[in-house]
Amino acid sequence: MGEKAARPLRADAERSVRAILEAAERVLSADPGASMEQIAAAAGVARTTIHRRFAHRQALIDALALSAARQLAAAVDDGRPDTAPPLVALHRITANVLEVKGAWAFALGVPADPESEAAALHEEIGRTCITVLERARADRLIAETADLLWARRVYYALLGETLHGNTDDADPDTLAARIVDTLLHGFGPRG
Amino acid sequence: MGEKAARPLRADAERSVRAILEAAERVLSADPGASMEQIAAAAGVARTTIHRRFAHRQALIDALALSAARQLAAAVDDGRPDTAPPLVALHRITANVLEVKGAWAFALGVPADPESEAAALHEEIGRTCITVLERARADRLIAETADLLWARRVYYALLGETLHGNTDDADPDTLAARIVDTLLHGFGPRG
DNA sequence: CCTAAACGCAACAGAGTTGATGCAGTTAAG
DNA sequence: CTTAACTGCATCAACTCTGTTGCGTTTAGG
Repeated sequence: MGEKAARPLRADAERSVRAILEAAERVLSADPGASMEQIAAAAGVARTTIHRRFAHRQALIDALALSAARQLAAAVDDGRPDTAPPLVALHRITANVLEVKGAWAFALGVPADPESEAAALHEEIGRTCITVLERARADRLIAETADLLWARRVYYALLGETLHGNTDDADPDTLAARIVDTLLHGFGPRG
Repeated sequence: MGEKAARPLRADAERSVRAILEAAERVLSADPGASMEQIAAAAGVARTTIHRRFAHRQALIDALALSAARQLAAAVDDGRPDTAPPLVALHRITANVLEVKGAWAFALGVPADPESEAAALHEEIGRTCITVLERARADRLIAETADLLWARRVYYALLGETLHGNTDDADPDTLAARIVDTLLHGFGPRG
């Protein structure tokens, strides 16, 4: 389910596909309504070349969303959500996700077709996130009474907000530390 | 600066303008690239009528953004940010803003021209927000060491996140309470 | 080296959007 | 009541975007 293994693309063709996807991310994140022409120009490619690989505009966007979802899933997995100590996992995952989400902001914001592989990946990532929060709660890092679904939404929002005002230190680890700290303690005085 | 007081519109014309602005919010929040035709249909008005009041598409969007910014500013002011006890002001402002932002999500998300009156309003709102946070800090509700600029961004993000998953209780006061609580304490165990 | 894949370029039709105009009918307001 | 404002409707030109096709050229890969 997903990509057809039809014929392995020639090396130069594969490079073109990558260039197109990366250009699409750049252009569409600046203007979601940008034309195929603009994307092609940014990719250093003729517009017809895009249509050769992606029949419809939507097909390009779907491919973009899928590619980004896979990278995000890999970033989460790299944080060892099931085995590392919860606080360590939380920090690593946060730093990883910040990098991926910074590079693929548009692609990850596309409303995914519920049937798509991308949607399935996002669902699994969401479940993994809850798992980490549960493990953190078991370690008394999170209150017993906390609403984990709300906690996850807040966590997502903190990630998104951190990426918007990007004139920061830009060190992913520093930013991740701030996110985790805010998530766990808020801004009240420490007791 | 802002609206021309040229001629007071006739009563029915003013109703049309309102209908157009409200329809534009509905339609554009669902699809930012929607056509004038769709907006006109949603407003129960001919497309040419829109063009009579708003020369360009951009003029309509600007007017929409300005209208929403004014309502938002009024919502903040209604919370008595300078005089009410910080916690009360924070709660009231949050509940007010939730309602306004829920009704004008698209209009408030439009990137405002730095020269525009809307941008000035948003800046002033931002300053007011910092003021409330400072007063909260003076009352020991917020840690001395807290970064208020980051706190404000988190506050904005919590507002936005609360509005996305709108299948909630929908009671603004309950939602506001959760936002303020999360902002001040996060999800860690209470001391 | 040789073939098939891949590319750029040019051109095309079809659809959709924008903004403007003229006109005839309706409605608010003095 | 009378006028001026307002509206709907039909129509127009100009533009943009999409998706497709054909052709000559370049390039990867066996």
